[in-house]
Amino acid sequence: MPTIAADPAEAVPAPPVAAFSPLYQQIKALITRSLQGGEWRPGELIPSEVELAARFRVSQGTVRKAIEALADENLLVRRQGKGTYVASHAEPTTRFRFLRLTPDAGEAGALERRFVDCRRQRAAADVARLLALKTGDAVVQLRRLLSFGGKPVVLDDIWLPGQPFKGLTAERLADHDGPLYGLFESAFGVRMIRADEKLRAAAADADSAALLGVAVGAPLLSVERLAYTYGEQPVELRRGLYDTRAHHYRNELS
Amino acid sequence: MPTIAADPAEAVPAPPVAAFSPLYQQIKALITRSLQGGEWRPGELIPSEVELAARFRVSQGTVRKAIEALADENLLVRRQGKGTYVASHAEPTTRFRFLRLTPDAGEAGALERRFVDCRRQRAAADVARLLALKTGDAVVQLRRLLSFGGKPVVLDDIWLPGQPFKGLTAERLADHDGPLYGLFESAFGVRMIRADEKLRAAAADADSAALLGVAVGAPLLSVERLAYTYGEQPVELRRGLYDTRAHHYRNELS
DNA sequence: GAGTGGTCTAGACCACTGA
DNA sequence: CAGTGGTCTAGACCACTCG
Repeated sequence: MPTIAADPAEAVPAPPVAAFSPLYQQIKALITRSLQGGEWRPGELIPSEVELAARFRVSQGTVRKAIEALADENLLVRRQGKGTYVASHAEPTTRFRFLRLTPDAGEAGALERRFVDCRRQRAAADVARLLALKTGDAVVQLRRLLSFGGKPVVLDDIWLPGQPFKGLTAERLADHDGPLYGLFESAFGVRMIRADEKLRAAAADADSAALLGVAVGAPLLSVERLAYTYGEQPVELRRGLYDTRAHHYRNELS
Repeated sequence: MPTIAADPAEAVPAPPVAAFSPLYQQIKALITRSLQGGEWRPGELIPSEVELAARFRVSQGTVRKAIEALADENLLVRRQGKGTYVASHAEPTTRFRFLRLTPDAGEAGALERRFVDCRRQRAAADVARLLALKTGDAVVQLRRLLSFGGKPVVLDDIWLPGQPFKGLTAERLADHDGPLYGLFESAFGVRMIRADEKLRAAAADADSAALLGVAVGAPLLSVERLAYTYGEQPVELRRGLYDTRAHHYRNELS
């Protein structure tokens, strides 16, 4: 049993059993909190290294290491001579970070997004579990067709938690141009940080076959994505069917 | 027109148009060369930071930055208190770095590798192009079946350039235990650094269906992998068919 | 030219490993 | 305990951007 010191001033400090955390990781956590709290918004410039060093009372090198870690995780973007920016899904450079489908040959034709459906409903058990909700909680479901150069290639079913995406409607989607994640961050303050995907081969059912213009039973690439925002919180479930006759899913192993 | 100095000693030094290369990147290149040349072999300990700093006449911090970059690329592994090791595909921790197939539920059953075929032949045009060879050059072709818990799940066709893999035979493969890339690095001095994969959905043909125990026409995940060694040199082409009825290909987007 | 991030150094101290 | 990598600091200088 631990001894209790009579005088609080003499209390034995808690031994650092496994509680060692480097300064730069603490700074990293503080910066992340400011990002999450909206102190600096996507696309904006954050304070310079020297300013942050003064603010946190640490050396510039420590701030630098924290920022470098966040840049590695694609939360920040550093630009020499200019400053450090909050990453945004609206930027042209980051736009295809999450879309891994590429034409087998040549340039990608113009990308077109068509929303087939948008409805609010109650979460089924599997959807709720993945989104860390309770069965029956409100969710928004979207169905979307992605076309390259006029040809439909991807059919996505998307589920979003009802709460942060309260005002999401078909009009809102139709008005918006550009990547969905850009809309999510600008209109709903939800920033997608990372995602896990599970890929399988599947046979097209009648519905998917009609929308994608393939034969019933044709092989399709099935992609289930769970996307996370800050703090490993899941905020989007996506089930996609890809027509891979003229496109492929590219991946780099390292 | 540039002026030519009469005295060579007075020659104007070439302006650093775009030729700036940080010291730590030069050190990184030197370390890479030693790795490539076999000065330190996979699994071995490389010299300490202070030793390398003395050897290259730079500060420890510069060496550290070079090593950190190489560790990020999975060429080196740092272990506090012990030292820095050359990464190896034989290590249990790195063994599944390139195999992204995971069972949908539960633990992966025992992995079993069975080689169906191993032959030397002349490269077809497409294989030659991908491996940076000439059509008709010698290649080794392997056909391999991967089973989890006794059930066949992956059928791989593998092409290797004839040159570095001269002594590769069916016996050699049968004798070896563990990942193929472990054999490649220990027996042939070829270390796989990274790989590009292209994923598609395909229908099983008679051959594949029989080997994988699925129906003809069943959807399979098709994975074409091109693996590279040092200097972005392609050294393996792999065409795999995955049965994804009880397994999936996992990927993380970030 | 002023301000930004990028590189390089030198030195101190900390955490971890193994003899 | 000595040796390793890991953290933190302070300061100098370089490369890039923009007004």
